[in-house]
Amino acid sequence: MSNSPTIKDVAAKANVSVATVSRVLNGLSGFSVETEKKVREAMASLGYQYNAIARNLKMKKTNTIAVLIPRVETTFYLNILNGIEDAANDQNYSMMVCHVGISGSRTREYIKMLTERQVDGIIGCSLPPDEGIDKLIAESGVPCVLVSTLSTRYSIPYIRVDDCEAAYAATSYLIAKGHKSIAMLAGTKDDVVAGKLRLEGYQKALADHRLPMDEELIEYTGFSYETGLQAARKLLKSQKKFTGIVACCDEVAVAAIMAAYESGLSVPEDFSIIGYDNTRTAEMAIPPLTTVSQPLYEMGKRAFQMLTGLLENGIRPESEIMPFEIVERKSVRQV
Amino acid sequence: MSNSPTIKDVAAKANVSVATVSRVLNGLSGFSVETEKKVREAMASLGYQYNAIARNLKMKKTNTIAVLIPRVETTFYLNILNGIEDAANDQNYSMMVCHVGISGSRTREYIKMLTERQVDGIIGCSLPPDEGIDKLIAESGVPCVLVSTLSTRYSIPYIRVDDCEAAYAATSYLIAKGHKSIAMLAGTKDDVVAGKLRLEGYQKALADHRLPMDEELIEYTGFSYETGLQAARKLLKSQKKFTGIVACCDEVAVAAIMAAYESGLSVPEDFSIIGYDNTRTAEMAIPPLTTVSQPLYEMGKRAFQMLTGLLENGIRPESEIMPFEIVERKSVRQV
DNA sequence: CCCTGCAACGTAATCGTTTACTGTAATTAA
DNA sequence: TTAATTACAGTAAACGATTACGTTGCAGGG
Repeated sequence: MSNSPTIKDVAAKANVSVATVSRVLNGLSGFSVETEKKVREAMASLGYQYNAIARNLKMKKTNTIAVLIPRVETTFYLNILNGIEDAANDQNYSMMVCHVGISGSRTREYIKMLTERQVDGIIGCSLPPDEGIDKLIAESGVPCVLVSTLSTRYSIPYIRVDDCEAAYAATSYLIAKGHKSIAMLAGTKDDVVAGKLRLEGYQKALADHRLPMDEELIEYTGFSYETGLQAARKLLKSQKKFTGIVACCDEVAVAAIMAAYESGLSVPEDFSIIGYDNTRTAEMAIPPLTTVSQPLYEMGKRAFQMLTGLLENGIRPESEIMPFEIVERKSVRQV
Repeated sequence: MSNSPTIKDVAAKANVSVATVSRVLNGLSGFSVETEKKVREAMASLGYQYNAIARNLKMKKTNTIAVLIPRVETTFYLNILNGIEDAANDQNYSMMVCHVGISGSRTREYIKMLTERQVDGIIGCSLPPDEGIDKLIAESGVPCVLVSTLSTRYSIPYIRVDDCEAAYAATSYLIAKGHKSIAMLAGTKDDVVAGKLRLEGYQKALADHRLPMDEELIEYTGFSYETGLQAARKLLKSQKKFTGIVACCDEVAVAAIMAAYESGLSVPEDFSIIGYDNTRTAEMAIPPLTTVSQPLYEMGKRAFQMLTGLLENGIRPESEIMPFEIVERKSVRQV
């Protein structure tokens, strides 16, 4: 099997130099129409395939970015990925998806691999807080922007919604619907944004509306369906009274609905619940889930733009706070 | 900002040749322990970073594969991706995820980009049948294996379950539960495997059990929740009587449950339903969905192994049929 | 008629690796 | 003692592009 032809072969066949071939290939100036025709014919007749690796080496640029996500099981990242990919495609970038694991365990080796492969930039999605992933990224020197999270120690630009405010709004929504005893399925204590901030918003809303706060109505669930289900079962088995639940994410909210189903309760008749994220999971739940909507697709798109702004124009991106909204469906009732 | 150091710099600092540096870098033989120490110290003190692009160029191998998926919105691909990624990681491959669109519209440009970027291989997941994507792949010459689909015109190796048999089993399961009038939410007519074969399985099961087949109980739904919902509503609004539904995938099954919910019906009291795929969607549905389970994670893993077997040892992979099983949950009742 | 300027190319260095050849000294076998 | 082998290491040519710089020829101005 013969090797695939290079610009050298094309040049030979067309009786021009490699420089000229390169020039027509890249749409530069410096050749006549006849020359272009010759070159294009030579390319066609040889079945020439462009080799981007050689270009990458010479140009020290790969037009590739990596997206780091902790989990692939959840639909949460899909919209973000979608947004990133659409934007990347527009600008001729490729996207590598790196599943770094919920504990960030694979991150170290991934970052190493990515720097070796000379990716131009990294987008980190809601990275787990524990392992100092931000440190690894910062030290690698690869340009990065964060989505739906932030770094407390390093000034990596981020894009996210104000989680505290959003959780405040979600809680206030329940209160406005007449709920006075509201539980929270909180994520994890150590997750700075999705855990801590959302919990704070919940607590602040209760305080501002002069509702009592009961520590036993707060259950730490993680952000997955499985862990959420455990916690929700526990909450329901405790004899605590409540009429509303604020969940840290849609999956956990659905887990709570499932726990209700298991014990013969139903939503919103027996209790109301509001989710967070507005993923497809929320839409497909029964009953359809009222939830806080994050503009995930837009956030992904914007993150990519911030990154390329940095890469190609050297603009140090400003972090951005995106708007959220509450989408009303069927999981909350007026009491 | 100084350029990052290369093996040349390392060689200079350690007073050896680049060949030697390369040798210690790759763990080959041909150097003494003292030399190795010198080299490693030089690398450390310079903060040397390996450049994989240069290697890729020289070796004509990128250790990168691309995974083509039609949609990113669904959870169906997540398990497959997970399997592929785990296997890839083990063997030091990177994975690029390419969202080619449900109509395969972006495939042409993607294939071009991928060949330019010299990916070593492609894994195609349940590619849409219409656009001759298999043709594009075959013509590109990039080694490929297919997951959960097949190519009728080109002999691209595939790995999938026997969709006809699985749909037959699903339908038979309903029949065994006493259902005599069974509808099907079929995918699309032109999808060779997930559409046509599953429909055939359904029809064959009815025939073998001497149940009448009613064309009006077959509704073509596509494979998404949204299109499934439309079709399910239509089926429920028609005055056709049935007690069971075979769905072409979990998302469509959940859509049917939603349609039931909308019209005040409930599952499995008013009708039973069995899904297909056993994605997380099935597990999280209310009621939890009885469904045909495909070993998606394993299939992804296996697909990668087949691909590398081809790439690294030149073994032309044999297509494989994977086993399925029916996982019983709560969406089917005995009549 | 000479000089300038520009369009249209070609030459060759370069990007950072790998590795086929060599070369040398030390070790081993005979 | 000598020839053969081995361990250790260096030289330089690839890999397939890009591009700075140089060259040529010709049009037009003076």
